[in-house]
Amino acid sequence: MSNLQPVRGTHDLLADDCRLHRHVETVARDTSELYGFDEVATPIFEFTDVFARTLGGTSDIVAKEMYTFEAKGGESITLRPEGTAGIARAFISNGLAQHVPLKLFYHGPMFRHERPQKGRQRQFHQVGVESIGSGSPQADVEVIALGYKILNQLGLTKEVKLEINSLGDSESRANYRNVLLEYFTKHESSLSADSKARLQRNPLRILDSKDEQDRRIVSDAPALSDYLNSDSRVFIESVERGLNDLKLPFEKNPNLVRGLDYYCHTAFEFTTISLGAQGTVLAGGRYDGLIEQMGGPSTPGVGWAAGVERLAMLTTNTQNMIRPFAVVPVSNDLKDIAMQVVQTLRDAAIPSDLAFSGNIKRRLKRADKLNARAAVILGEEELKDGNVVLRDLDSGDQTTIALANVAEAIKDNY
RNA sequence: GCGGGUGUAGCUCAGUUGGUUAGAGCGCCUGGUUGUGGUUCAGGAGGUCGUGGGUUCAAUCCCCAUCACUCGCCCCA
Repeated sequence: MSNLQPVRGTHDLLADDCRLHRHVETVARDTSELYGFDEVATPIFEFTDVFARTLGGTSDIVAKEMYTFEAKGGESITLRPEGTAGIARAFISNGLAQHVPLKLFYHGPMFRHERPQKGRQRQFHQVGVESIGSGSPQADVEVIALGYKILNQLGLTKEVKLEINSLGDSESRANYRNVLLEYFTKHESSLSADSKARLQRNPLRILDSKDEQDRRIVSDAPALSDYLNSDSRVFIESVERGLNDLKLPFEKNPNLVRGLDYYCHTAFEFTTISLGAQGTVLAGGRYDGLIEQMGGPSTPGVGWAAGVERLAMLTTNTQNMIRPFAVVPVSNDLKDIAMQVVQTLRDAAIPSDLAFSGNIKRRLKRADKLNARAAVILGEEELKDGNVVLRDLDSGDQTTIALANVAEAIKDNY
């Protein structure tokens, strides 16, 4: 049981993975700032209502995937399964309607009790952005452009494609839902078992079924685009025009739907074929009704979230590790002065390291393993004259320099 | 939640048609005479063969269960 294994669906991020994750996060954060998005952080858990009321009771997330528990005070608490609901709650709690429009970036762990698979864990990490307070299609375009830029910075432009669709406003969607329900009900007997279940909960979901028989039925189904009212149509057309103006390629996918109830109008997904069934890498859409639904002032919004693990798996250009400088005392008698030398280097902001044991051979070997750029070798003879040896570990060249000038010499030469 | 695959040293894997001290490569540690790395040579540490039950004189190998990973479905980032 507690076999010193990590809990199912959780993982330790060791040095290499951690560096890669940090890289993904850093790129996402820096790029978001470039677009004027400020970083915020909301709690990792919220009252269960925050998620239950907003995500939609029909979504699997609410129905069976939330980590919900009763806190000591008796309140029902849930580990956040996604980021948008918490941000919306914070928007209301802090009276941020005063500061609209707001552009926010966030990152952090999310929790979903799903069956683990590659690219799907129970604790996973997301980066995301929310553009709150603007109902303009330009906000949608900006947010998508930002997503593109981040993927581009990560070197994934060739890896992914963008699909978009319009879910319409609530009126269009309700209309369409009825038509669709009628159509699928006529064909109910031919639908897959999964889709029969979806018929009651969320008929839109049948549109992106992978079942072949379902797909045949879907191909003749009424299209959402034919049921958009004029407002909805104008909106999605402006978004498409905006993307074209920025030369951001996309495909229209009339069957693209979103799992969470709060989405309307624009829905978009960046997907890859390299991750098997978990191909969605960055996805989002517009959620004009969300904040009002939570009890706040009617406020439009649009945003997306991206899976850090999935992005990290696609990102091959490993970050260069910083190359430290190794301080190597020739004998153990010099270990104290060696400690002082590393401290001097660190005071000068030079990344440096000192092995605590071993003869010179061992210590150089260790320096090599650290991928050190050069070694500062401390020997009795040189020290008598106040000198040390600086050895370039790539070329093997050695020079003798004054101990007092080590930091400067390193800064000048490397 | 449903169906399939896998599980032997830190890593990648071999192996035993059930038999008493379980192997390789890489990695790790130590040493090759006292001041020099990434090569080489020698030596060494490390495994309750995922875990728990069962069958058997005997199980890492057979059976059952369980856990984890993995592929597809579902869901979604």
